[in-house]
Amino acid sequence: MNRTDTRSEIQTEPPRTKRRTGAHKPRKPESGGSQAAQTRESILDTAERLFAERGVAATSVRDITGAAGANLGAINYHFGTKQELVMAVFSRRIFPVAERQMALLDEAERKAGGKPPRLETLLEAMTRPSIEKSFAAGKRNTAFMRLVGRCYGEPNPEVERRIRAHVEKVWMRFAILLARSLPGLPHEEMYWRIRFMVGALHHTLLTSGREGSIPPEFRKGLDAETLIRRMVAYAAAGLKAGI
Amino acid sequence: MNRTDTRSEIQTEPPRTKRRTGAHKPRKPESGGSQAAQTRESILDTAERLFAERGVAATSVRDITGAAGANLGAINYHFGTKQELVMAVFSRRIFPVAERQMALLDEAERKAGGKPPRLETLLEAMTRPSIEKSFAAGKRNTAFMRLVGRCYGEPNPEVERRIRAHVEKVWMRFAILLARSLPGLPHEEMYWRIRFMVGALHHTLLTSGREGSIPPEFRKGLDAETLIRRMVAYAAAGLKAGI
DNA sequence: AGTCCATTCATACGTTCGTATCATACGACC
DNA sequence: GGTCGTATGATACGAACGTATGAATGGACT
Repeated sequence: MNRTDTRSEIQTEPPRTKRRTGAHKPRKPESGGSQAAQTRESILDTAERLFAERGVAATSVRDITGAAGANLGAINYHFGTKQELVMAVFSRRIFPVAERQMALLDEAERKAGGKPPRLETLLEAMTRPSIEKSFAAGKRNTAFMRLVGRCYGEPNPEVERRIRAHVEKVWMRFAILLARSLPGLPHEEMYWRIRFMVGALHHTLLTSGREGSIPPEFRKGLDAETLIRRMVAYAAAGLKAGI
Repeated sequence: MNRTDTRSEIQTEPPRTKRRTGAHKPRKPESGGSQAAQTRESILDTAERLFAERGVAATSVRDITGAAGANLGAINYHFGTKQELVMAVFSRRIFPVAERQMALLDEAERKAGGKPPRLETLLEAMTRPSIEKSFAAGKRNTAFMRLVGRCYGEPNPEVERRIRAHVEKVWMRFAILLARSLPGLPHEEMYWRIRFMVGALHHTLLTSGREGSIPPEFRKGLDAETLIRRMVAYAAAGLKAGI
C-alpha cells in the first residue's frame, strides 16, 4: 500500500481552512430595495444560474461574484461560507415549491370530502408547483428548472440532508393519499411507481433547461399547462397499470 | 461594473495549465493481467466509484490515486489528463450498454418479421442492459448504477457531447420503432413520453445506488428482473395512455 | 551480465480555490 | 457637521488543485 496522499477518502467536502474565525452575520436586512438586499439577491440569482449550468462544485465564488458584479468579500459578508450560500440558493427555490405541493394536497383532500381524491388531482398537486415556476412570465426559466432537477443527483451532502428530507416529507404525504385513491395497488409496487414519476419530473426539468436540448418541432407549443397535462396523463396511466 | 475577477464567465472547465507538453501515450497494453493494465483498471474502478459518489468536479486526482493505492503520476502516465480519465470512466460503461440496447432493438425487429414489434419488447430492450449490469453478480453494483444515472445531469461538457450523442442515437432508433408500434400516437406526444421514460430509468439508477435511499421493506426482493418488469409495465401503460 | 524500455515514484510548479482581514465609503441619526 | 454602524473594496494567506518532470525500478531480451 504505497500512496502519495494520505488524506482520508471518506470526507466528501474537504474543509479548505482550519477554522472560520470571523463569521460576522449581517442582521436580517429589511429585504426590500435596500442596496445590501439588492447585492444579496443578485448573488443568489447569479449563483443559481451558474449552479444550474455547471453544478455546485465546478462553480467558484469568484465566478459568482464576478458575474454578479459584486465584490469577492460579499460572499463572506452576506453568507459566511460557500456552503451556506449553496444552501440559501437551493432553499430559496425548493421550500416554496414543497409548501405549494403540500397546500395543493391539502386542498385536494379537503375538496374530496371524506372520499379519496381523484388520482389526477393528486398528481397535479405534485407536478404543478415546479413546472409552473419553470415557465414563470410565460417563458422558460431554465435556471430554476435545472436547479430543481439537480436537487437529486447533487452530491453535496448538506443539500441532500436538509433539502431532500424536507421534500420527501411531501412525497410521503402524497404516498399516503395515493394509497387511498389506488386501494388495490400493493405498497411495494406503488413505491416504485412513485419513484418513476419523480424521475420523469426531475429529469424533464433538468434536461429541458439545457439550451438546444429540445428539438424545435417539439419546443413550440410547450407551456406549463401542456407539460403538466402530459406528465399527469403519463403518470396516471403508469400508476393504474395492472401488475 | 466593478468586478474583482475579470475571467470570462463563459468557460465551463477552466484550463489549469497553459499547455500540456509531455503527454506520453503508453502503447496500448495487452489488456491482460499485466501489472500496468492492473493499475489502469484499478484507477478506473476507483474513479468510477468516487465519481458516482461525489461527482466528477468534487473528486480530485489525488483522491483517486490515493484510494486506488496508485501513484499520483499514474494518472498522467495512463490517461494524460483528468478529462481523458473522465471520458475513459464513462465510456467504459456507457458504450457497451448502448451497444447492447441497439442489439436488442435489432433482435426485436428481426423476430417481429415485417410487423411492428410488441411495445413491451422495445421497452425491455432499452431498460434491460443498464438494469442488468446494475445487479451484476446478484448484488447491486451501486457505482455503476449511479454513474449511468449521472450521465445526464453531469455538467461536464465533454461528457455531454461524446457520450450523450452516442446514447441518443440509440434512443432515436427506439423512437422510430416505437412509432410503428404505436401508430396512433402523435409524434410530439411520443417525444415527451420517451423523455419521461428516460427520466424514470436514470433517476431510479442514480438514486437507488445511494446507500439507505431505499427503505428496507422495499429493498428486499429487489432484483434486476423485478425492476425491469416494473419499469416496462409502468412505461408501457404511460405510452399507451389516451391523449 | 548488460541493455533497454515500460512503469512507478517522489517531488516541483504555477494556478485557483475558499476564506479572512483591514481599510474605505456611505447613509442615518445626534 | 461629526459619529457610528452597515456594506463594499482591495488584498493576503495557506491549502488543494491539475499537471509536469526526472530519477528509480524491474522484467524481458540480447
